[in-house]
Amino acid sequence: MKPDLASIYRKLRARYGERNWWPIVRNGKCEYLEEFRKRNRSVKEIFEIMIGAILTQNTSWDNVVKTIVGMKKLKLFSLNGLRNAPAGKLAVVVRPSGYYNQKAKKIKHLVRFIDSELKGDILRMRKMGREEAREKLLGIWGVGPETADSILLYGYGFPVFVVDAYTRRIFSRLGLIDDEDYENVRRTFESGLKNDTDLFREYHAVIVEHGKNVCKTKPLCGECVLARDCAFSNNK
DNA sequence: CGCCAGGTTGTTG
DNA sequence: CAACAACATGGC
Repeated sequence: MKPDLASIYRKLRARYGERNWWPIVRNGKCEYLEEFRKRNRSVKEIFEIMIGAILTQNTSWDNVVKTIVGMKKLKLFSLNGLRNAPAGKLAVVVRPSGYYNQKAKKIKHLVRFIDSELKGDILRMRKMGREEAREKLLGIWGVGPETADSILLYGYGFPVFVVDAYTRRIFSRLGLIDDEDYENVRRTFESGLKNDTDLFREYHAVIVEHGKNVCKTKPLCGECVLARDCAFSNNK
């Protein structure tokens, strides 16, 4: 009997608790605020999620925080600051996040997008439909499906399920997905769950927690709350 | 030292 | 269109 996505979530949620994603960097440290469940993110917060989502591409979050702190220090953490910044100066502060030339360029493209497509108004996307907003983001050079969906879900509050490397690893081990492409996995989750922003946010957050600490490349099946449900754990 | 980390783009058969 | 290379730093 295969476990369903909702029961997997209940177990992860029971184990890891409320995560209150996406983290916001204040005074050099990450904060996870419960209030984001009740209110919309501000322009500044959405901007921070956009930048963070690009910086964290295939990179650990700790390294991203270094860059965000550095950008704030250098007044590079705003549309205005970034517009005028030479790509080289930006690349230096992006360095700890890896792929620094690429990511500096991606950030520049993001800023150009906000200026031209959104007329400088980040909140403009909130008035669009989910699919329209998604297509817009995917049109930016450097923004692929996971980055776009992170921005949509955590920034704008659209109910979109974010699929990342942890999601693939955990759920393929469980035997609930195969080697499918991004859109396919996303559909599996979105059609298998209640269409709810808070649920999608918390679900993705506990997936990351579980993937980082337990269902790692070398999994710690002895510590896994899903072991009884897991094809991988039961076969090894 | 080698492996891995909250991907995306460009190139090639 | 699938497979593969390139992009790169920091932590363990």
